[in-house]
Amino acid sequence: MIATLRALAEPHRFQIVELLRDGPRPVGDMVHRLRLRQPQVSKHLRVLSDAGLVDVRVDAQRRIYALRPAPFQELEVWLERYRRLWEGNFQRLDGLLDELKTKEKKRGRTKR
Amino acid sequence: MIATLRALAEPHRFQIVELLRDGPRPVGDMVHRLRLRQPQVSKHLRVLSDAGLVDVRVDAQRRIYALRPAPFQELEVWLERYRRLWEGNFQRLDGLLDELKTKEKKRGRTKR
DNA sequence: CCTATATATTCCTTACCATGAATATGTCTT
DNA sequence: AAGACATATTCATGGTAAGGAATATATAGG
Repeated sequence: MIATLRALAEPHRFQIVELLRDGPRPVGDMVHRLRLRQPQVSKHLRVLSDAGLVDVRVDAQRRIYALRPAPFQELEVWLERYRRLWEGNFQRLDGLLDELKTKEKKRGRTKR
Repeated sequence: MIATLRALAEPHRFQIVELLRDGPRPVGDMVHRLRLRQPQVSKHLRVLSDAGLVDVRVDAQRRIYALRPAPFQELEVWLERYRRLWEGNFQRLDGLLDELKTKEKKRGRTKR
């Protein structure tokens, strides 16, 4: 999860991922679509690959990169646990409970 | 989006966010739950706040931090566009099309 | 008002990482 | 086999950001 986030958090890598969302592409294609230098693109792809975000398929001299679904699925699963933040006022309620308990403890400690 | 990802990509901040998922908490609470030093927690909270991930509510000497739903919603919306990666073989098909078109162009250029 | 408590900020140092330039590797074409 | 093309890797460098220690700020409570 952290690895996925780290990889995505870099603007150029994010752009690369966005490009790949529309389908697999060879490196050169990304190079001139993104106006980056080839070595940097290769290096970013390396990072993305190490993070498991992309897959390579060799096609003669070219390498065709494609997104791997898994990390995105994991991200979505993780995010689901945060849905209740905006579905219902769960958090607010929990916060009140938390606050009350703290005050309780304090009252106990200081023998008020 | 990038700002959100950057903020989440740091392990300690990620932990803080995970903690806050269960509801708002004062700084001190996180300090000893995460076994971090208070200044570092405050600094991470500053980053999270600047990124719009958290909100503060002042309660006497304490600051109660809570997650803001918006960035998480945005993340989810962004992620939705990647669903087709694992729903159906869209990507594979697109990739083939892309590859074919490139070969076509090449054949055209070299007059073979 | 004075002290304790809770949190924020500053300053310094260190480690990491993105970039650029140069070069290496590998594959196609003739 | 040689040159052209596509991609990867290495090395050096600058910037950024996380951590530690010390200190500042603000509030409660006697």
